[in-house]
Amino acid sequence: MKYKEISSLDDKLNISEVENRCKEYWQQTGVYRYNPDKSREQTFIVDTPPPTVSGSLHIGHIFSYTQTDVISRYQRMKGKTVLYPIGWDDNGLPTERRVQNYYNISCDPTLPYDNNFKPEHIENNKSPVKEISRKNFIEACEELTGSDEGIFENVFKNIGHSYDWNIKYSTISPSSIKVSQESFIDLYKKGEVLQVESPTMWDVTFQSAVAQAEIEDRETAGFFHDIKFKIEGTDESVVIATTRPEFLPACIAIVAHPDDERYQRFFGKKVIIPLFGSKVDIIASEHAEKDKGTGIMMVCTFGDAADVQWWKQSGLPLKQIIGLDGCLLDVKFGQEPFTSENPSRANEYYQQLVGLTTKQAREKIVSFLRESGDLASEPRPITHAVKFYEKGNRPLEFVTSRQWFVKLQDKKQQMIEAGRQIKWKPEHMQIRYEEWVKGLNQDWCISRQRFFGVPFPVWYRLDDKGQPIYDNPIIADLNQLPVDPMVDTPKGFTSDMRGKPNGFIGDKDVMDTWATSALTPQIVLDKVQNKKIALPFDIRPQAHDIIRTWAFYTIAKSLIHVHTIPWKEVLISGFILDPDRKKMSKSKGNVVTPQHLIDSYGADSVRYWASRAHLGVDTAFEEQVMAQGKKLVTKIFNASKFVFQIFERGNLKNQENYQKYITSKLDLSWMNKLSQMLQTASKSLEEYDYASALDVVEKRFWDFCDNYLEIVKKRAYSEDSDSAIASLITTIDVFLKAFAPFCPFITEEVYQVRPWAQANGSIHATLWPKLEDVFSSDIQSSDNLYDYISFITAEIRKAKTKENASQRTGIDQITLSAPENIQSLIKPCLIDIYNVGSINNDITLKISDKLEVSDITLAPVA
RNA sequence: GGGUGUGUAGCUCAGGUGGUUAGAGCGCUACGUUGACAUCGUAGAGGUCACAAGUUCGAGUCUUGUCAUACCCA
Repeated sequence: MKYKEISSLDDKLNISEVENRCKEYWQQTGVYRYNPDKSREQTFIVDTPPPTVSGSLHIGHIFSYTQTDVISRYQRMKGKTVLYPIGWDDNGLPTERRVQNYYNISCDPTLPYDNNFKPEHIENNKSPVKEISRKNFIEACEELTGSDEGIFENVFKNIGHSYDWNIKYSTISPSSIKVSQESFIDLYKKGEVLQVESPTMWDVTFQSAVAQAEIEDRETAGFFHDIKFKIEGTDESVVIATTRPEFLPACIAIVAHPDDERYQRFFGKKVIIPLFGSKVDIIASEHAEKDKGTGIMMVCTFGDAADVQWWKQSGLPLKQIIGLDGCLLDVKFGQEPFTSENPSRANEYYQQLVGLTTKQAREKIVSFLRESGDLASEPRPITHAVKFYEKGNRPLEFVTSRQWFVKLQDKKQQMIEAGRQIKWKPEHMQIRYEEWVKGLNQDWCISRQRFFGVPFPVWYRLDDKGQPIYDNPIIADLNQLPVDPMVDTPKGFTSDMRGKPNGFIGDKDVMDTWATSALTPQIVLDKVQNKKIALPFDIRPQAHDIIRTWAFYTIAKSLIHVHTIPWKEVLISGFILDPDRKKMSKSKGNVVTPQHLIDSYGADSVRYWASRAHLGVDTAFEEQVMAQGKKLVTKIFNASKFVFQIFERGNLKNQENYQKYITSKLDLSWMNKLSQMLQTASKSLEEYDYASALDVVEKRFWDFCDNYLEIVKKRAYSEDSDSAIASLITTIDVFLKAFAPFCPFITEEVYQVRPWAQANGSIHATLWPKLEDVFSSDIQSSDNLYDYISFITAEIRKAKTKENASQRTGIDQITLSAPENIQSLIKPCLIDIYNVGSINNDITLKISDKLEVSDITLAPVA
């Protein structure tokens, strides 16, 4: 495909036209397509974390994903084929919430499918929420995520990311569901996943289990309530301070530290619970904290995580009073386990609590206690850490329910060792990972009580009364996948047996988002179907906030499935912070979106901004840097155009191997600078230190424009121009390639229309420049001649600036002092000094210890 | 309370293995308009490198402590 109709640079740089040409050209020619025929050694594999499409695409995404793109482009220019897929993370609660709000709908799984239902965006949510069937709801989710994906895809194309769009995936597509279900079945067969009825962190709003990784502590205002508990058979009582008095009916024991002298005489006795009259043991335990509250505490099922621990160790009964909706269940005192000395009084109190939220029940119980005189003092306000689901706004409760768990607690050591096998950049991120693994105290709950997600490939038999038999689930066959147990029928059954006695039901839950997105390597392998490649991949780029989720779960799954680490290296990018150095988030409203920045500065400039950041370092958002990038891009264009003009006037047209014409000592010395630059930049890029690479290339480029180009300009227009011209076009070729990973658009534009070489395909399919590209094989230079000439140039400029004279002003007199060896180096290049300084008369040369410029007399201004 | 970072010019950031007057861009000041570039160029001003001890002939760089700040966890 032809890149451009007229093969030359435009008079003025028009960035958006350049971008459109490039996008079209890259798409048509398939430059970024993965080549499955290459060996594993010749393949570079990136495990990109798929962005969540229901979230907002902000400048932070562009920041970190662009850094990955720079690395990938460099690897491609090193001759590798790059397996660089992109995907979208669709499933999970955030999507459901967005869909519910966007269409003002809600899922009622009992409703039948409505053929005629079409989801429509509702601007105001004042109209009543429309209830729709599970299938209609899932279709609505698919529709909205589909259009969200399109928006994301466009932005990524606009910024010039070199994904192979042929292997894009979404975590909720049939093929991803298949991979996730295969993963589940593998875990099941290996005994690594089990279904347990167990206390689980539960979000009462979304009515779903949540995993440890999704929980966050929030400082919340609350009260300490001092409650008197009477010791059975005495007149004494103890005072217990609690933040959750509503759990009084669910109290199963009280505990104090064995060394606590205040309570030692009570161990072995029982207390009577106020209002409800239950008798529970007073237990001594090392785990009680003497300094907390009154040093004696009540254990309830379940007020918090500590209660769960107590309960598991103690073998005491379960008194479940919180329902799935977070409201108090209807339980009766006077029967196990809700024993009472005075059941009718207990029930009189409790019946007033049934159906209340925990917060309402708390207030009510406090007023009961106040009336009954069991409140030792008025509640004391405190702030304390309360657990929330990260996307929820009501405190989590521990509710006993049936969930699937992946066993992780027994793999801590293995996971720590895996973390040590992986190279983390920056290194200290490995410690963060390790600390997280060490602190892990739950298995991974992967069940979610949602609709839009990967279904468990599981059915349950029903007994002759129609009750499910959970102990012996029916697991789908691998060749049935993907499967939806709510629609599909297990082998050996017919569809009419669904829900009937002796028939079956499907598992109605879906998997946790991470259960799927921790499988991106497997999803990619499934997509490309290439036996040459396997885990580990080369790199996993991501931000540090998801070390404990994305990185952690992916490592876990990789270990369980294939007993290896998923990637050789993890590259942790920093965050973009707002100008107040706060993390950007939708809820804070400080999110900066990328498209208008691409529009006003150009994609290359936004990429320049992203590429300047070092791995792992959080950076405040600074738009100025994009303006700086735009200056660089414009300069690349202008300098190239100038060299084009010089070339067109010179004698080197229709020649080849330009390097052999580079004979001037100064030009050779400049080539030496270029080759040093290439060595440094390559070394940095090999280490994924793109920022340092860009820095060295950019500095040398400005040096080229400000100094070298100025010094050789006149010679390039003279009779004896060959060396200068050859040097200039070699320089442009090197810079174009060195900038190509960072600024793919402008470099492509210039590369395609260079008058000294016919482009054969995209610059991004060419090889990174080698030393031979700078020096013809038999010529080398390692002197510092260029530095000396630059120094002299700067001294001459300073002298003119001091006189407030134009740089064009002529010089009548000038003395150059230098040691003999330097002088002999400089002598052949005096012509360049005469040129750059506009020197009219002979330079006076002197021998001295040090290179110096002195006795400058400017020509009188005409 | 635990873990991990960060604190360098007005702002945003660079500163391997400790070594002469600490760097860049933006901003600021003055001047210029030189064969591409005003989306330009040249020159300049600006820093007791958070603070305090210590190691050393020598510390922005190493050690310890203090303070501030960010993220993660409890």
